[in-house]
Amino acid sequence: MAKNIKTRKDDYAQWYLDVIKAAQLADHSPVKGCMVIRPEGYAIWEAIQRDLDRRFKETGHVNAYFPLLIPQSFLAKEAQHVEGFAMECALVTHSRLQKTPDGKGVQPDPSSKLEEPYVIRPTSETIIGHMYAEWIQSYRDLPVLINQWCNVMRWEMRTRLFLRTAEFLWQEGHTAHETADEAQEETLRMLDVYADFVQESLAIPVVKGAKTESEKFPGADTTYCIEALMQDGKALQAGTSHNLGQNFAKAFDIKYLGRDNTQQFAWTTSWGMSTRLIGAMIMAHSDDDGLVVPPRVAPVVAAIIPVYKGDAERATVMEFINKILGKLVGEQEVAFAGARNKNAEIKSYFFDKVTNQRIVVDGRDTRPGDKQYHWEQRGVPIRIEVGPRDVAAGAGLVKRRLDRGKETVALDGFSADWLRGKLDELHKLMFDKALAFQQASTREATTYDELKQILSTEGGFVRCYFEPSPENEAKIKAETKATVRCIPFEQAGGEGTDVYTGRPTRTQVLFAQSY
RNA sequence: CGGGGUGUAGCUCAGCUUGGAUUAGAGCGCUUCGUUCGGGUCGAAGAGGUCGCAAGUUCGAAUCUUGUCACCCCGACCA
Repeated sequence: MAKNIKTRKDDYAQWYLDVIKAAQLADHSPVKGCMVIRPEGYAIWEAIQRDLDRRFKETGHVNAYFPLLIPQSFLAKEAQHVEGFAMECALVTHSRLQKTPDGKGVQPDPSSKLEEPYVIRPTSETIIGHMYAEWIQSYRDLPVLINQWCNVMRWEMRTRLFLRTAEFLWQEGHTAHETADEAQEETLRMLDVYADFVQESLAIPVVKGAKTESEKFPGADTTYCIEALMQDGKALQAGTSHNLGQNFAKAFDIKYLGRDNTQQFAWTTSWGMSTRLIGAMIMAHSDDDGLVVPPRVAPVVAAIIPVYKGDAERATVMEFINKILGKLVGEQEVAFAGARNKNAEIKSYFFDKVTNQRIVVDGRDTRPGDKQYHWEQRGVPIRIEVGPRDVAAGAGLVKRRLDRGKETVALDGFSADWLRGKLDELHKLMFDKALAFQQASTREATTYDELKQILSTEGGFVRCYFEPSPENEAKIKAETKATVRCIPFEQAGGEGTDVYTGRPTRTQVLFAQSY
C-alpha cells in the first residue's frame, strides 16, 4: 500500500492531489491559482497535443497564433460573451515598472498607463473574429479552418490542479463558413474528433450531447459537449464545440460577397480542449496505488527493474536486460542509448521516436521494492522485473500496472510488436473498465424525489425526462448541486413525464454533479 | 465578499493552555560511508529554522497582547 497517497474512499480530493504529487505531474506555484506543469505531466500534454493535432490536420485544419493580449473593447462587442467572461478577466494596464520611493520595491510607472487596457485572453473568439473580418472578403475565402495551441487565463475563485486553474493550456479551433449547414457540420465533426480522441487515446468513455441554454458558451447559438464520469461519481466536461451562428460575425463584421453578389455574414464555430484532460485522465483511471496512465499517451511505456546482489549478479542481470532491450527497441538503439545514458542512473531508450515513448531501465542503487513503487506511482503501464532467477530461466517477469497481473515472458517472446500488443490490450481493458463503471453509474429517474435520492446517495449520471429551462435548472441546482450535463444525442424517443414539472416532454437529459 | 481554520526545517507536525533547562524538537525526505537487495533493509555521521511579518508587555517571548499579511476549508462563480 502506498504510504504517501490517501485512499479514494477516505478523501477523494486529497487522493487526487496525492496522485499528482507522487507522480510529479504538477506543483502549486507562487502565483495564486496557477500550476507548474512538471516534465512528467508536460510529457503527457505533449502526447495529447501530438495526437489531437494529427486529428485536426486530418480534418483539414491548420495552426496559427494570435496575441495573448486583447483590447478591452473587443470583449464588449458580443453582448453575451462579455457577460460570460467579464468576471474572470485579468487586465494589463501598464507597460512599465519603476522603483518605489523607498527604493526597495517596484510599482507601475504611472506615466506608462495604457490608453486602453488589454485583457489577457480568456478565449480568442474576439481577436480572431477581428482578423477574420480582414481576411474574409469573398465566398472563395471560405471556409477558414484555423486552430491555435496556446495558454488562456480565467481568474477563477477556486482552483484545482489541472481541473480548474487560472491559467491553462489548450487548443482553440476557430472556423468560418459560407453556410449555416457547413458550420453545423463542422461543429459536430469536431465533437466527433474530440470524442474519438478521448476514447481512443485516453481510454475514457464519453457521452455526446448538447448543452442547455443556461450551460452553453457565452455567445454561441448551440454548444455541444462530451461529458465523462469520474470515479467519485461526478461528471467532467472534457471538451466543447460551439456553433456560433452569425453572432460573432455580426459583432466583428465578418462579411463576404456571396455567390449571388450580395454581402453575407459568415457562420463561425469554435471548439476547445484543455489541460483539464489530464485531470480527467487521472480521475478516470488512477487507483489507490497512484497514477495509471493510458498506454497511448504514456511517456514511459515500460520500466525494466533489475534485481541483484553484488557486482557479479549485477553484470549478468544487466547483460540479460540488454538482450531484452535489443528485442524491444533494436540493437542500434541499445548502442546509441548506451552513449546517451552514460551517466544516468535511470537509462532511457526510445521505443517509438515518433510518439517519443520510451522504455527505461532503473539502475539506481536502491531496493527493488523502492523501484516498484516508484514506477507504479508514475502509472507506467508495464514493468519488467529481471533477477538472477529470470536470467537462469531465460525470461523476464512482466507486471501490468492496471491490475497487477503477472506473467513470465521468455527472451524470444519480447519484441516491439509484442509490447505494442500488450499496450493495446491494456488500453482496451482500461476503456472497458471505465465504460462498465460509467454504465453502472448511469441511472434513470422518473420522479423528482427519485432524482434527488440518486444524486444524494449514489451520484453518477441520472437520465430522465426534463424540459430544460434556466429557471427550473437553477432551482434543481440549488437543491441538489446537480446540473444538466447535456441533452444526449442518444434519446430514448417517445414521450415521458418531466421529472420537475410533471408535464409531458420528449426531451431526455443527463443530470449530474460536476467539476 | 460572508462563515470557519492554520502559519515552527524541503514535507507532515509536536511544543504554546501555565513565558525560563529548548543551546528550538520529532518523523519522513536530502548528503556521505558502510550494509542490504525478488514489493518501501539497517546503522553511523551530516546539511537544513532569525518559530509568517511588525509593534508591544517582560529581566526573559515560538509561548502573552495588538496589528498586519499569507494560505487552506465551506458557500456564491466556472474550460
